[in-house]
Amino acid sequence: MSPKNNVSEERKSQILDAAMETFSELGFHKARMSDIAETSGLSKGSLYWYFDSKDSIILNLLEKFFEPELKDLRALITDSRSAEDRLEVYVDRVSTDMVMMLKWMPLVHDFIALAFRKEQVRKAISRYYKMHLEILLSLIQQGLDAGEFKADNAMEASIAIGSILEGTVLLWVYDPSHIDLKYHIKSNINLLLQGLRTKPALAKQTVEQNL
Amino acid sequence: MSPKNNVSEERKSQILDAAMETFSELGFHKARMSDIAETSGLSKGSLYWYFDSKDSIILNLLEKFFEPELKDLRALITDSRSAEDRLEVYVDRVSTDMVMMLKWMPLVHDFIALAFRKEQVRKAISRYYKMHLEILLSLIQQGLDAGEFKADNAMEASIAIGSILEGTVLLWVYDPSHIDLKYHIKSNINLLLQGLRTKPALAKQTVEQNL
DNA sequence: TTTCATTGACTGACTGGTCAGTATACTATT
DNA sequence: AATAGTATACTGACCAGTCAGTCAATGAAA
Repeated sequence: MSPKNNVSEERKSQILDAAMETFSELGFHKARMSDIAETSGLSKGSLYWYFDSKDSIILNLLEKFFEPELKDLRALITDSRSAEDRLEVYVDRVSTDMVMMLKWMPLVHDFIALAFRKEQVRKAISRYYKMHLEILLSLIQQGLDAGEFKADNAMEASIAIGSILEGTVLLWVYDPSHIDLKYHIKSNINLLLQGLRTKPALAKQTVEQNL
Repeated sequence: MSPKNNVSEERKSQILDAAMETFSELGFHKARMSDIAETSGLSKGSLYWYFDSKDSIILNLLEKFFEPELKDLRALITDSRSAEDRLEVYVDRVSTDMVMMLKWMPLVHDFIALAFRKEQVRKAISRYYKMHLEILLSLIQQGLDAGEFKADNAMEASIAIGSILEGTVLLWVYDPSHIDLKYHIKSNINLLLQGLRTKPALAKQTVEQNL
């Protein structure tokens, strides 16, 4: 019923795809609008037909990156398997996703650097991280309730797993040739899970309640 | 013996300090040479008397950040206390350093983002990371030899600890109000150490040798 | 008066964004 | 079926602002 074959959505994603490629290669600053135009197969003017500004393209990309549904992952919360099995599935899926995203890591870290200076960017990343943490927390809590895990504090255990996932990627950035992302995430998490299966030792030095 | 009261070194660090401040606040691109000049109390021309270019200032800052001696930390390798005690000292010192560096995190992440596009930057960060990993590896290996730790593989345990240290900082970036860096590094590491004190469980699914 | 140190006005390359103009598809009128 | 009208889609030359880097002039020390 649309007046004409609506090409608008197609063009927008055509431009965003080109922007993703160009920004990832050159960074937000070095990448010129004309570079994006060339990569997209359109003209510079067309970019401005569909987007207000370079910033607007960056912000649209931000959403594309940090606003996925996570529906599949969230389904794990009500899955009937043991918490440990589900945690394993979670970690597997997330690390698989990360491996697929490796190509875009330069772009991801441009966003992280931007997060310090643009509240909007920090918010988007933060929201994404919190969704993950929420899922993790559910799984851990269920494991605690079922007696599978023995941590003192589900939130802290979730943060530990989140830290490992994020940190392993950073180590890969520092030294890609020595870190195999999927392998090391698995081994890192296994080491942590060993701790979670054990009774918590008394901390040598109690640390005051936080948060 | 220098021609005149040598003000050169003082000026250089004066400029680098101003650059650190300015870059951290505005980012490498938005920060103009005139901003750095103003912050340093010198003129733009003076910046060029002591440094060739903006890039040169950035590269000099890179060294300042990622080429500290680590002598104190390295001394832990030959310290006489138990490996676990020394590991605790290591983690304490590193997390204290990180807390002091919190102010410069925007700059650090600008460098990380740059690392993808400037080999020189990646090398510097990578070198720094490897020095840390080397110290960690020694401590863990000594702990394994002494029977304090029970991991399968010292390198993997070191990587796990490195991941936690880096990852916790990232979670702080994402959500500063919910992460207390020192506290959560401690709790994350404690969780991992619990695992290291335990006999490694057989992995459900063996993962082929890597590295 | 020679050398070191400093200044800030100036230059020119660069690029985000604009806009006058063109093309294409569809509709309305004759 | 021919013509005019209209909205959408697209182009690239151009403009205006920005900023890294330069340099002629100047001060200060020896």
